[in-house]
Amino acid sequence: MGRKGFLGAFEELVLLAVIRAKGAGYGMTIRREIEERAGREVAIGAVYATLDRMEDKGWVVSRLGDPDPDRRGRARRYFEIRPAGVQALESARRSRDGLWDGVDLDSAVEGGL
Amino acid sequence: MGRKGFLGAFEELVLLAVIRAKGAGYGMTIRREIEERAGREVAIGAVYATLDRMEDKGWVVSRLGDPDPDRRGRARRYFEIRPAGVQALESARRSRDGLWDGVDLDSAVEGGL
DNA sequence: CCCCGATATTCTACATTGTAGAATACTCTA
DNA sequence: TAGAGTATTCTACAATGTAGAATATCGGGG
Repeated sequence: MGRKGFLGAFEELVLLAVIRAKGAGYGMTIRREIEERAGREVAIGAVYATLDRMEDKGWVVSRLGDPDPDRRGRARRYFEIRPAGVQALESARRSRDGLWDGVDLDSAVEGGL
Repeated sequence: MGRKGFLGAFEELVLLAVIRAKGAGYGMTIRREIEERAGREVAIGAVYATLDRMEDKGWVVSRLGDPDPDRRGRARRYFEIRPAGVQALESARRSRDGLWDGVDLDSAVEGGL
């Protein structure tokens, strides 16, 4: 999407899930949070791809967690929001709100109720 | 994006501009509405491409206006929202709201104020 | 009648974002 | 050292977003 770097719809969901987790979120939990709150299934690959791209843009940062002795499996990569990510969210929301303002979906289709 | 057909960020803006115009909106005015309300520049090609794709999906319909004697130039193509378009908007908003719920951007970056 | 300015849409090409699932990595336990 | 469990990375492709040039129409003036 060109050079402007606007926030995409799915990027917004991922970013919000990262914020909600307050720094304790990693791929799997971020996916779960989106599935529960947005009520839709999410491919894990989609989450990581989006996270990687947003890290490239400076919207989030990740740090590798140290291996937890009490837990099996590969180390987690935790994600945290950055100021630029917050700005992207604010900007996207503002733009959208300007168009939603005053819109009533119930009467949107040919003046229908 | 895939087979699920979720609403994209720009699609949402265009759809809202179509609703706002109440059937009297066409390419140029839809573009202007987005620019004014969202506060960002929009390429006219982006508007038509999005409109065409949404018509394919059944979210909007277009009709060709009859040539107005008082006006120069090519005939306008007017756009109107359809029920499926309203549903797409509702669904996108619901999913997003579920993740926005309770989020405070001011304290999003490492507990900062 | 033809050209020009004014309007508006269509076309073409490409960049970015979204999706999906298989492949791979790491850790602990037996 | 094989297996189960947990998590990330990789690969490929589809859909959306962007940009601007090209084209179509109509009315007025010469």
